[in-house]
Amino acid sequence: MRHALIVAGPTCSGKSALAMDLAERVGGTVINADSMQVYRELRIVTARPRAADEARVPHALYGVRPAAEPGSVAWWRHAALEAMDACVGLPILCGGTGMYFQSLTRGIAEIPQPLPHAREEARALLREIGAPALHARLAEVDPGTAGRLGASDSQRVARAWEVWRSTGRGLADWQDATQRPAPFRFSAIVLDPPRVDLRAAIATRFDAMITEGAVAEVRALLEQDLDPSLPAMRAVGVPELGAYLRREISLEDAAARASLASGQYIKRQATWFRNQSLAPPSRLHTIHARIAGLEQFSERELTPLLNFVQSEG
RNA sequence: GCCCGGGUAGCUCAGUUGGUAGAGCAUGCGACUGAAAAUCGCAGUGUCGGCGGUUCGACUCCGUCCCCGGGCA
Repeated sequence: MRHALIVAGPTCSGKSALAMDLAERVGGTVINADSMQVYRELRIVTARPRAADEARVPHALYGVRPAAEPGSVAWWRHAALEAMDACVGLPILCGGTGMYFQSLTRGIAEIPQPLPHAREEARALLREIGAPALHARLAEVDPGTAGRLGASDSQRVARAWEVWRSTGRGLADWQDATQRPAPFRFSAIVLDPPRVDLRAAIATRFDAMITEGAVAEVRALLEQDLDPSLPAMRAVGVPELGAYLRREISLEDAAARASLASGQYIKRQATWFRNQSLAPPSRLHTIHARIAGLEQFSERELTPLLNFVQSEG
């Protein structure tokens, strides 16, 4: 079985730099495991690797989807497996989306695509009657799934409804079917830096994004006049800079709000990676610091790290 | 200097005829199976500006001082 490396961590922890340096050092391809860096229109605001980075080391799955066409875990898993099979050298999955990694390491239920009208119905019902009422309706037809969901958990309730309406079978039922992990042996490096450090770095980086042209990037996206509920439209920075462009708030306020939103997001990421294991304990390496690149490691630290990456446990 | 208004949780504020306080946001912890940078659950916090007084009992009433707004001089 082939070996694959996961480099996971919260936003701004330095995982991209680490993954790139490792790929260069041991010979590998960096494969995106971030739900927002897949969108073509969002490069600056998602801190996606730039052209020079992609020229230095092979990258995959970055900026491959238009904002108008939302991705999903299932789509990503499929694309990631293809990239892992095709790539030269060690596949290095780098990102911050816990559920994406999980779809590889534990598998995912094989559920048919929801019918478009079922999805629309679910989301319309959410708007019209609200999550608790929709949850109550779900409980009548699919008590198994309803029992697992909080009545206020709007997104999951809507998902359960669309699956029920599309397939006539409950989501819980589908999920209970056997699921297969991806046919790889995974090792994982998890970055878990102190939260205060991350928050400071996030604020600094947002200012840098502005300097680099984030406002123009968001303006171009908004000019497409897309549905604001699309994932790309909700990436941190887009609603905030959108409000700035509409002259509702100042640029400083936009920066403050975006940094706050990122600060809340890194907490959820850290919770995921701390509690949902990506690899067996012997194949898991946690670093409690932000990473700028391999050059920051001393020889004493680097050797075991490279051994860890190159051994297949 | 005088007249108003205000000082209560990290922030914005609520606090009912006096019975030692509470919402939202923030924060912390957690969940997470096809929108996941999403969605949701749980939790804590206070010398109620200081000092004195009245009272069995004061965030609440009285006096005084301090600080912040606004107005008049």
